[in-house]
Amino acid sequence: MSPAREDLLSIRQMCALFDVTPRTLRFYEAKELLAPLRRGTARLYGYRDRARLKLILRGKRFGFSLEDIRQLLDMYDRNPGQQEAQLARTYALAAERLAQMERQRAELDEAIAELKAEMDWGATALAALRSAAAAE
Amino acid sequence: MSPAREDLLSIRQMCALFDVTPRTLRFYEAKELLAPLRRGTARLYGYRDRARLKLILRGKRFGFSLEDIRQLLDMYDRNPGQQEAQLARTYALAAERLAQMERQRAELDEAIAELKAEMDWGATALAALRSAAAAE
DNA sequence: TTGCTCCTCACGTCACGTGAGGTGGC
DNA sequence: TTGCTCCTCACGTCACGTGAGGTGGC
Repeated sequence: MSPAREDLLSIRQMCALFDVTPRTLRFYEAKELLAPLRRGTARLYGYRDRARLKLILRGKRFGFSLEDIRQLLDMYDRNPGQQEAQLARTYALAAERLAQMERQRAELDEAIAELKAEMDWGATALAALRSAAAAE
Repeated sequence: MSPAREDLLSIRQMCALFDVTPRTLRFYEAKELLAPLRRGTARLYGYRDRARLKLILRGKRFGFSLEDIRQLLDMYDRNPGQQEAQLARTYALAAERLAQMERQRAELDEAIAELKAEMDWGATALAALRSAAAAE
């Protein structure tokens, strides 16, 4: 059910396809990440918009800010030469992000272990309170 | 170097002790999570404030919102009886949070794997571009 | 008098959510 | 005419950051 390359999608269709809200698509447009066509005032999203949105959502999963994403997209967009320099720059940014994500995972792992320990403690305390109440 | 129980700390001392900014402490106060004494207009943080802040920062690591934390703190604060019911309630909230944190970790793991795969791809492409350039 | 630390507004940030109020084409 | 979908403001949210401008005690 994915649209053909030349299809133009309404905002609702885009939302269904990418699981986002209309507000999100308008927001990305205001931030100059998307630039759909217009029929009157209504937005029409083409192949290019779909490709960009796919990249935007990928970037977000990696934890890039919308501003970072905009700059990356613009870089590839504006000068179609310089493949090597662009790729190297992207790679460096990705490496930074990866390091941050791994730090974040370490923190999350610690927090999970800590919370589990607290919960074990709480379960024990709760059992003690309950058996004390039952013994009355 | 931890303060004695009866010590009263200035806002700067609190910041150093807990690694937070003055803005953060004032913000928590505005949200009714802390209630330091005043000497004139200056804030003085006592043992109770330090204990609460410790719990607040713990709660944040677990991903609770400040509003959630405020409610938990108030619950334990306002009715010193009902230990069992309070503990059970806290346990249930913790279990919910734990589940969310584990979902979050799964997403993070996936994103990390995805980004690594992209980077491998990029490294290969970059090497190809460079050897092509060298061959000219 | 000069610094230092403290204070209170109050606007800015990030990525949207959420109405309010209005238009266009079937 | 009635719905439906679309639109544009514009304020709200969350957890603070960041000046601006001013006070108090050593």
